[in-house]
Order: sequence, then C-alpha cells, then structure tokens
Amino acid sequence: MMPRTREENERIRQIAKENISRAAIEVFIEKGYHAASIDDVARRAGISKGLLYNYFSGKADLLRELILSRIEEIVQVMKESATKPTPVEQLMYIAEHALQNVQERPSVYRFYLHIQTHPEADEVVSTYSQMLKEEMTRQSKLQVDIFRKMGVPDPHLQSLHFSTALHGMMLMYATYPENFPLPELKVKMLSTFF
Amino acid sequence: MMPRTREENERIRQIAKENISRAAIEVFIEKGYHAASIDDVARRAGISKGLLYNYFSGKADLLRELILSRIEEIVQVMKESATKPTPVEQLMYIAEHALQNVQERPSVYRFYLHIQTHPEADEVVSTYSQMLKEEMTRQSKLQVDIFRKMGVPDPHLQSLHFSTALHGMMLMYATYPENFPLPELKVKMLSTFF
DNA sequence: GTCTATATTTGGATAGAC
DNA sequence: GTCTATCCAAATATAGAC
Repeated sequence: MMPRTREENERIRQIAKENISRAAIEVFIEKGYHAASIDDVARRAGISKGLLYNYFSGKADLLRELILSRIEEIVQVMKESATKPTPVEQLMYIAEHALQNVQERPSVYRFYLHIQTHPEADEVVSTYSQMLKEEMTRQSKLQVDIFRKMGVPDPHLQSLHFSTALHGMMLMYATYPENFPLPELKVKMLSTFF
Repeated sequence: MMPRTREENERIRQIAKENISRAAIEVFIEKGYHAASIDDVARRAGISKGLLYNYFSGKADLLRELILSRIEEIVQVMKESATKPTPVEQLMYIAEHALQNVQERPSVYRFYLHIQTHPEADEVVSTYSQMLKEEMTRQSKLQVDIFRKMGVPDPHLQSLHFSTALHGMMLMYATYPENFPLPELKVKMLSTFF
C-alpha cells in the first residue's frame, strides 16, 4: 500500500475538522455557547472528547472557527453583489440574500445575534464577536459607496436607514418566525427604498 | 426598644432583595448571565454568597426577578401610551420611549436582546425568556388596535412594519452606539410613518 | 441575619494505553 | 488517530458557627 502523501493527510484532517465544526454549530445553536459542553460537541461529532482536542485547542477555538466562517460568508455576499450592474440591483441582492438566509435558517441568525449581544467583559467571546462586528462595519462602508453611486442626497444616512430596516426584519423574523409575514414586509420595505 | 412589626420586617427584606437585584443586573450586563457567578453578584451587592441564598433560591431566580421587572416596565409604557388622546400620539409615545430607553442604557437593551436570542434548549433561561416574548406579543396586539383606530388599510401589517423599523433602530444603536446617528434616523423613520 | 467553611457537581483539559 | 481514565478548577449550593 502506498504511503499517504502529506497533502492527502492534510485533506483528511480537514474533513475531520469540518465535521467537528458542523457539530459545534449545531450544538451551540441548540444550547448556546456557554451552556454547551465540549463533550456535547464531541458526542455530536461522533468522536471522543480527547480526540476533539487533537483538532481544536478548546471551546474558544471552536467558536473562532465558526465566527471566521461567518465572516467569510459575509465577505462573499458583498463580493457577489458587486458583480451586479446597477447600484439598485446590488442593494436588492444584499437584501434578498440576507432575508433568504434568515428565512431558511432563523436559528443561525439568532445564534450570531446572540453572540454579538454578548457582554464585552467576556474576554473569550468578545474577541471573536469583535471581529465579526468589525467586518460588518467594513462591509457597511462598501454599502455607503453603493448609495453614493445612486446619487442620493445623504448616502451615509440612507445606507444606515437601509441597514436598519433590513436588520429589523431579520430580528423580528428570527424572534417570531411563525407570526411574521416576511414576504409581505419585504415588499413593503423594498418599495419604500426603490 | 419596640419589636419590629411583621410589615416592617417585610419592608426591610424587600429593600435587601432590591439591592441584590440591582447588583444582579449590573453583573449580568457586564459578564453575561452564564459567565456571571453567584459570588460575583453577592460581592457586588456587598454581602456574602451564603446570605444571597437567603433571598433568592439560585441564579435562575435572580434572572426571573429581572425578567419580571422588565415585563412590568413594558406593560407600564403601553398603559401610559393609552392615555394619549390620538392614535398617532400614542404611537409616537411608544417610539419615543423605546428609543430614549435604548439611547440612555444601550447595555440594558443589549442584555435583554441577548436573553431573548438564547436557544430554547436552555431550560432555565428559555422559560423566562419565553415569558418576555409572550408579553411582547400581547403588547403588539394592542399596537395593532392603535393602527386600526387610525384607519389604515392593513393595520396588522402596518403595525409589524412599525415595530420592525423601531426594533431595527434599537438593535443598530445598541450594537454601534458610537456610529449610529439616532436622532437623524429617528426623524427619518417617523416621517415615513406619520 | 450574616458570615466562613465545606460538600458536591460540572466541565474543561491532559495523560497514557491501544 | 482514537479512546478511556483522570486531574483540576470553578462554581453552585449547603451546613453550621457567631
């Protein structure tokens, strides 16, 4: 039997890591970051607690991984939106994506909102939550540019107004998924902007 | 020396309880419910851990107290709004109060949002968070009635639209207090409704 | 009423066998 | 690579002295 190459080993290790990450977000969503134990995550991933430490240095490291992939996701969406031809289409893309996302997986949005509202004094969580916040600030600057290209009077204020409406909807839907008519509200909201 | 009456004792006990509750919300806001320890709360209240158990049956009981007082606050505001003569004034009162509240104490709003986004599987927190959610649902029904009195075409949808905008602003301000021009956005938002 | 000391539990992290 | 057994720290809760 051929010995495995270094790359092959690396790939296998990567798959194992992703399996654990997936288990982690499931468990964190269900029980919350603090209430979830390493053992919960390991069991969900189908491995032992000891082995988990072979892949992650601890619970904080698991959270870090999830936050980084969330950031990746956000950056990706903004990049995709930039490929659209007109500013309005770009903004529509951002809104559609955000709302579709929360509609499909409200608990995921809930989780990151939960993390974002974590008190700053919690060193572990707040470090990573800070990174997420900074990325969103960066992306919101890009959004201001889009409004600027549209030629509205006060692009900065208009952009914040847009984000406010969007996040309001996401928050409401994530909190009351069963009673919130997202499609109707979406139409109502977008029609006030475009 | 006169022996203290039962009422007097009760009053003293009540003051002690309130002191602990105050300490609890301070500590919970700073460290988060899970990360905060009973000992943290006791120290903040200036008493020993043992004594705290004389007043509260545990950490969950402390949270319960805080949630109940938050619910009390919400009910109070809605009652006050009902004394205003016209529907528009009632809604303005609700909005003004909510925004003033988040502006004065963003961390308090943050804390309750953090609690509200807590996963349902956490039996302790979710029981009380559920109570808060139910009260907000109750109050939102009252708000629909106000819009109905205004005679708008779809009071239910319009009321949700209003709440969405309001909560969006509160969320944005609580998340980015330094960069969010609340007064300007408030004017912008209210002008689209009235 | 109040505190100190202690019992108990939980869970993060490590060591060592296989 | 993987698991089991164990260590250790932290935190809840209680008991008992003052």
